[in-house]
Amino acid sequence: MGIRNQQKEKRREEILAAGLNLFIRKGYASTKITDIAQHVGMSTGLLFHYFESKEKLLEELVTTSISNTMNVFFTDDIEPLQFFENTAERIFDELRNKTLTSKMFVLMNQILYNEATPQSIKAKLEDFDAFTPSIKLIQKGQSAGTIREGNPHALAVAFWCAISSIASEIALYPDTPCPESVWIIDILRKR
Amino acid sequence: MGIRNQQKEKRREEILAAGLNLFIRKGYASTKITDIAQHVGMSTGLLFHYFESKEKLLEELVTTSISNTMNVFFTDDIEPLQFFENTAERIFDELRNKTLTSKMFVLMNQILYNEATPQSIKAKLEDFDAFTPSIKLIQKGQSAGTIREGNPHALAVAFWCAISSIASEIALYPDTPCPESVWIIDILRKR
DNA sequence: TATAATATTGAATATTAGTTCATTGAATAG
DNA sequence: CTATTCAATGAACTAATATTCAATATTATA
Repeated sequence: MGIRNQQKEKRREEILAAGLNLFIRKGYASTKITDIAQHVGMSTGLLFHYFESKEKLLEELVTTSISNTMNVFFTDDIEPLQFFENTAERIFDELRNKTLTSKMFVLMNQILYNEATPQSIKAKLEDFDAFTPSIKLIQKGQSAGTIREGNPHALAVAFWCAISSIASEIALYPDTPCPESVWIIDILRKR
Repeated sequence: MGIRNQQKEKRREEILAAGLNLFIRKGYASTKITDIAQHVGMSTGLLFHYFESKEKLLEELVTTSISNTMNVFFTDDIEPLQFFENTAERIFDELRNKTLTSKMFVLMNQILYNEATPQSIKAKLEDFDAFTPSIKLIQKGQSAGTIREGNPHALAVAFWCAISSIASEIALYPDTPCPESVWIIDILRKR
């Protein structure tokens, strides 16, 4: 790759970063392409030299960036409650270290919870559905006696809603003190 | 009040209801005034006979409707953990009964977490700040030994993020099974 | 019924913001 | 050194959408 392509790649990442920051703070619809260009320090027109549209920019954030940061691995060979402990701890670690992950949570939630975002983009997030596999794991943990009784779907909702909303809070207000993962795990843990 | 004023009031409420539903599903910015009018079954122009602007419509949702639904009472004369139990249970009750409350949670969060919403509107929500009084209560509960140790601010964040994100989930997907309030209380409860 | 007030419409207007493009300047390859 | 390609600009274009308004229909009241 020539020096020019490196430059181009770097510039693209700057745009992606600025876009992500504005999207999560103002929402996709309220973020002006002019805003993004200004934050990167380029003219509006130039932005279209790098991304063919505002929507494509969002799409790349979703496809590339989310796949890089949002890998929650579901495996069969681990005790269910232990899995949720590990997952929560790993996510909270990233929140404390202020990696991209927390910002990605905000973006994901914005997309998933907004009917206005094009179906094509939502579809890209299907791979990251945490509910379905969580429900099965919760049932397993209930049988094993480590996870409390109750509707497994509702338990999954409680757990993941808590996790993702805390992630959003930290992403948007980095000074907020980060809760401990063990507190959240107690939503699931059987006494 | 004459029959015409009653009609007018009723019409306004229809618009408010349609606006609320669309705002929480598509977000304020992506909701077109035409959409709202169409949902109510009136022409676009007529909507401006009832509300002088899209922003004023939002403002009224915030001022009038939220004050009617979002009353969390903080009092000194109750055991802290008990207060959180009561509050959570009351909120979850309303979620199960699908009152307006859950929708208001979504709207409040959208406003509070979105830099693009005008300061004038955000200011209207200051009265509903739950964090500040919660932190004090949590400290009290920690002294009394009913609430677990840890940063009180972080505990308040964990509790309220969980509550409000679950409320959002239920509001947007009414078929989602509602978690139990006792699960969420275990975020705070000392073992 | 007549008159005034209000409700309603839909087309016209204004504004905002996404996108295009002709042009200029800089870098690179031959 | 020169030609070609790419980076960059900002003004022009366009589409979308909030808002206005003149005209019309409906309703209330005297």
